[in-house]
Amino acid sequence: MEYNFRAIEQKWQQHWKDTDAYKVSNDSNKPKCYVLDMFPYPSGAGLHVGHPLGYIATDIYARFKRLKGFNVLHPMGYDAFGLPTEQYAIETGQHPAITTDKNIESFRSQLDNIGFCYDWSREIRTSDPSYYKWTQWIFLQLFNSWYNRAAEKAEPIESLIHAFEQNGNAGIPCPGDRAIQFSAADWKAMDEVAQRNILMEYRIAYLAFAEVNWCEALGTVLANDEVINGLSERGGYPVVKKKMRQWFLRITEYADRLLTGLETIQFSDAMKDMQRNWIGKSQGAEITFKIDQNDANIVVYTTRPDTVFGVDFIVLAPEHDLVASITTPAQADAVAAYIAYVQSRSERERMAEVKSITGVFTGSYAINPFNGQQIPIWLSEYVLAGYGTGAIMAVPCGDQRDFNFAKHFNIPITNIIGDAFNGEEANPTKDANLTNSGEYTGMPMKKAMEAINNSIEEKGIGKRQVNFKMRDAGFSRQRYWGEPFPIVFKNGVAYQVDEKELPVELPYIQDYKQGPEGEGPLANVTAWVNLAEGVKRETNTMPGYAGSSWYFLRYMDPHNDAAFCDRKVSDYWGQVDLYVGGTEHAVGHLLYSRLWTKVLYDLGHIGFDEPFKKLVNQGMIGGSSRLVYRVKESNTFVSAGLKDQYDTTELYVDVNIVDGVELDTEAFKKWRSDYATAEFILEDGKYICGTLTEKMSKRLFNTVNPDHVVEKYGADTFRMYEMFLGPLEQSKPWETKGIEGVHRFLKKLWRLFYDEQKGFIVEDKPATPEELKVLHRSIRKIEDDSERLSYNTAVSNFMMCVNDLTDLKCHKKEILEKVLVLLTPYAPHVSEELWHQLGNTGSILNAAYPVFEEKYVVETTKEYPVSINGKTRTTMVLDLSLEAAEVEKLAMENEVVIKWLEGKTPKKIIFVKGKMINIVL
RNA sequence: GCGGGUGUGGUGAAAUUGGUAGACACGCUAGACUUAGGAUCUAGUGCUUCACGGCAUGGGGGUUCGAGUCCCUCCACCCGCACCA
Repeated sequence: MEYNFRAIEQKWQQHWKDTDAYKVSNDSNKPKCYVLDMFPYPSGAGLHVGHPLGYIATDIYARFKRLKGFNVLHPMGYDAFGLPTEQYAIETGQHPAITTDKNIESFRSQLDNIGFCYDWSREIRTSDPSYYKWTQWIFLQLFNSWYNRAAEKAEPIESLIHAFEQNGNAGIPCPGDRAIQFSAADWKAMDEVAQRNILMEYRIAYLAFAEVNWCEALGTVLANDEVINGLSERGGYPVVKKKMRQWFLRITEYADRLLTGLETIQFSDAMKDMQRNWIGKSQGAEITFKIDQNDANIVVYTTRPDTVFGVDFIVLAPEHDLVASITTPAQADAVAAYIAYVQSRSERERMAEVKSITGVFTGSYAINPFNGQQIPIWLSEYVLAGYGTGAIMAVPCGDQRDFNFAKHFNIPITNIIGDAFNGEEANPTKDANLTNSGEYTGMPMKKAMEAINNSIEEKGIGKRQVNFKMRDAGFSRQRYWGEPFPIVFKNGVAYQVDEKELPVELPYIQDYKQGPEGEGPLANVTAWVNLAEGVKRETNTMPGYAGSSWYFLRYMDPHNDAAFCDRKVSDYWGQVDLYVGGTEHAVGHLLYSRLWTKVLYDLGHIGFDEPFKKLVNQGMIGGSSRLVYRVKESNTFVSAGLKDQYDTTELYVDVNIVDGVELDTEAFKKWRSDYATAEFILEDGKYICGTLTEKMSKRLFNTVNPDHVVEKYGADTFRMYEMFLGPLEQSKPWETKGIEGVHRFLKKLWRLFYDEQKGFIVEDKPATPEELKVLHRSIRKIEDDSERLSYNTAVSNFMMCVNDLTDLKCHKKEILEKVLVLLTPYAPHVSEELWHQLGNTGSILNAAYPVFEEKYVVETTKEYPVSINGKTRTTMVLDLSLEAAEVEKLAMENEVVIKWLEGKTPKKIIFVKGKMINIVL
């Protein structure tokens, strides 16, 4: 009997489906393990071989943990809302719901081909009303809560109202606007609208005005990366900034907890750094500078208050509020011209050109509160209005950017760090002793930092201040294909929709045009929008990350109508133990889902405040392109080895009609009509293609569909080969040719059970010590590798194991049965088949993982490498019990050693028991 | 510029604690079986040398009896962030 993988795989996939083999219960005495993939966006393009890499890795882990006695949750679903589907609808008129269903269906069939152990009864789709009902519900939780800084947690908005009624907002600074201050009496005197406006400044989900990129010609709002140099990427139409009222999530209140939370979870250093970088916490101080002959003050933010005596000028962002009032008549024209220049530049340009130095003097001077010196006030685009206070104190001797600016505009530089400043470039040191710094002269900078901070606060001219780069997250999209907000506006004031009315269903539309004034398409559905006189629905929809911020919770309890997830169920499953996905979600999805988890935790809806205990980022699978060389102005193609003899043009050829590097010339002729009459100049009778490793992309004809690979080699081979390619986290190119090694391995495994002539050859005889040693070595290695996700080395070890058993002619049931259990996470179909061939009636999915026993692998001898001066010259097989003295004696008697000694006496002999021998001359 | 990562045969890679570098595969070479081979099996395969040997883990230096592994320094490539005060 041959290894007929097609029949085997079909048979067992059907069987597992019929028997609900992958159904997971929430009610179990076993320890739990939650293994999760980042769910896919079901695009129309389908999967290529790069996509399933992470899915295979988690599938192996899930199956492995199941064998090890865990109740394993391993679900899959779809991130089904999103822009491309809507774009497709605009172009084709096909409703996004229909496209989405179609795409999901084809995704599903591709996934099923590979034999994953997902519990599909838990499938979720973020676009399904029964799912987004709860996305809306959680949004209302965010809307109805505020961040209590004293308690460092979110609380229901009622606790804030209660506090306002007692003490106004004393001690509860307003995160939306620090200037807002009121007493209990003030609060009680406000009408409902005023009160709700105040509350809005505290809510975690809140409304504010923000700019969007509005493109009149396309009639749509564009994402930042769809705008290039102020023009739309598609069509090159002008794009203008338009202020619109939009929803935000107050993620900045959680900045500190998002930072400290990183220390409790296992993400890669790179990933943690990306998040830290994004959050961008900095410690510093705000310092108020008085302006000469002007009543206004400038508040600057600095991380280096210790350098305050080195301030040679102040720079305001060109958009700063004070610009108009401090510009002197003499400088008015120059300032106006500069501001016009800055406005003409797109954000992208302002960010791109780091080298050119621009700026303008306002004519006014500020007064350094520490030494009374007059300091010129400049404007420059390198200071951003949105960060800190939009004003900086420039210290040229310590900051390179300030230094360059001072040099460029001939501003004298004060040296406050003595020898540490060489006049050629700034020195941002924190370890110098201060000079030219009044009473602080001679003080180490770190000490001065404290002293000056204290002085700032004593003098009442400022305070210590922590700043974050991170901004609050925009949560509105002017689009159709997303979750509607459960919000209505009564006379312009936002109110929540009653929970009982959830979900607020997305109305069916057939025209996807943007609404008036940059609003989303929903604004056109007037019957849906206008509920009553003066009562309108919110017409924005939520962004893509809304549904994905909490989906891992819904899998636990996917059919619950009464709650997003029953607390008892989330207490059982808890955090995701292993989360695998691409690195591209580093600061989007992974930060937002951490935020949502923290809010739900604070409000008592779940019992943990980090969603993912361990995250692994799988590497990208690159494409390996194939090239053919056409002789110029002909239809003749020359093989790669001979191309230098001709004048040729390089052309991409579909990798699917190339075997390794050898082109199937007949398939090539059929590939495209232009090539039907192609002729070939061959080498050794073959047409050899050139190769190039690059991104996998349809355009480069180097995509490989997993369906085709599975068809040709089977799912088990495909799964193992993807893992065999290299470490999970590393990027590597796909090379279809290499798969044959893995396929041969499975055939070789099969031959341990079946002989071509003799048929089934498994014996019931007891295993020999050698056979047991091979088995137990494999158990040790493969169990360890599987736990560490080192699947490439595990696959190698399966190969070694089968090679060794073949050499030993081992066909013992006792051994082979255990090998199958080890193998089943990797190659589930063939393992199940052979498991039944051995006479087992139950599924191998429920087998017990073999237990490693040290006694079978104990060695009594070791082939020691013998080195002379560190270079290995020979080996000696010695009993492991031998001690240094005996080993040295034996070594000195060794022929090769004697030869290398050349009669000399060794200075020293190093013997590490069980490792090596080194003789030093 | 800052942060993170990676550099090992023709190719994908291995080496878990500083101890025989290149396991396991692909490819290639030769051979066996065969009507046939894109099946299977056997042997070989880092570079160099007739050989003894010498040289090899991006380059250079160091620590050590011994370094792919530790330290210093430089280079290349990849990823992320970027006038962030």
